[in-house]
Amino acid sequence: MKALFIVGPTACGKSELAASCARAAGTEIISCDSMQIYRHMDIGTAKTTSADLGVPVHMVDIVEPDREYSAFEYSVAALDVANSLCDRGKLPVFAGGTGLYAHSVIFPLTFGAAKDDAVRAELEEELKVKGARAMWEQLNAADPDDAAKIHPNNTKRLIRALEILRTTGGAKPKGQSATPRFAVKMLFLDPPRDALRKAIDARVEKMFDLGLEREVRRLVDELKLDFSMQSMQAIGYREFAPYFRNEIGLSELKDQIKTDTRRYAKRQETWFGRYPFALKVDPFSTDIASLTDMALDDSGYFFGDRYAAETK
RNA sequence: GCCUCGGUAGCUCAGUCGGUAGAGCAGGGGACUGAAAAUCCCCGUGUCGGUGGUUCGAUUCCGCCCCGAGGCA
Repeated sequence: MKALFIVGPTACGKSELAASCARAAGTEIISCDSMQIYRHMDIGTAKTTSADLGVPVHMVDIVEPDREYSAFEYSVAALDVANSLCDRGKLPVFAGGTGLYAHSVIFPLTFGAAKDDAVRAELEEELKVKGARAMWEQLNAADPDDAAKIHPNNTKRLIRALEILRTTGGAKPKGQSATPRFAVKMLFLDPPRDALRKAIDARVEKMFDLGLEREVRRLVDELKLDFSMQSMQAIGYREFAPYFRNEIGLSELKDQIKTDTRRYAKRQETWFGRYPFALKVDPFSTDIASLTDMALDDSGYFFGDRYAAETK
């Protein structure tokens, strides 16, 4: 089995390229995006659906925005889709910017115990009382290897690690993730910083023109979503909280969204830059037909053993 | 015209009882295994508005000038 990945920062043209590839190869797209999975969040997530692209797009609009979703759930469902495509003799084309989601599909991760809200709440309470340092010491006593990888200030990770510890009674499983589960070809769309910045600014302006404010208002007023929810932490949504409270104006709101998007794009670049098999291309100076040819070309696939050898 | 308060990092500002200065934000780099558009880590030399003076030494004190905000005429 083999699969194609089209990754990169927001606003770099992943969807368009994926659609072009899917059309040319007669296949379907599997989205790798942690926010486009939510229904009713279309404008702010720059969602592209089957109808927009003219090819089937999977893993989009799959849950209601009041639900929490996880990378684990994603990897199971996305892999399922990929397998069924392969069974029909089609090349799975993954496209998206959520690094962990793509990673969880490529590598067989061992996520550890399922989330436990009760334990998590308990740990959060404990964190408030005892402080991060004490919580870290707790982890360090039980699993020094894991503790060494988590900064004491990173309370989110800290709580997850302790959550696994408490629910399973044992240390976090040491996952092996060096070998991809199938042959993978990854096109990393990596535009120059200043060009990407312009594209991001333009995209945000366009979102407002399309009615982003109306969309967010509806999520809050009609769907009763709270800004503390996972879905509402999305860039382009969470920034509305101070705006609705009249603490900032429209231009400040837009600037904040642009800034947050830029910082996110940087993190995405860092994430995808880790893969030695990623093929970097500048999507802004290459036409889509050439990019499509490049993507669909049979070369550039990395197999497990080869990847393992190169990362040594 | 006079008086007062400001002028310090890209932005907002702190500070130096005279020994050439530091926070937040922005920006740059990095990490990432059931929250990942989340979360976290590392990176701070800038004619301290200009110019004279006092001083061993001025961004800091004094004079003048320029710019901004307010007040009085």
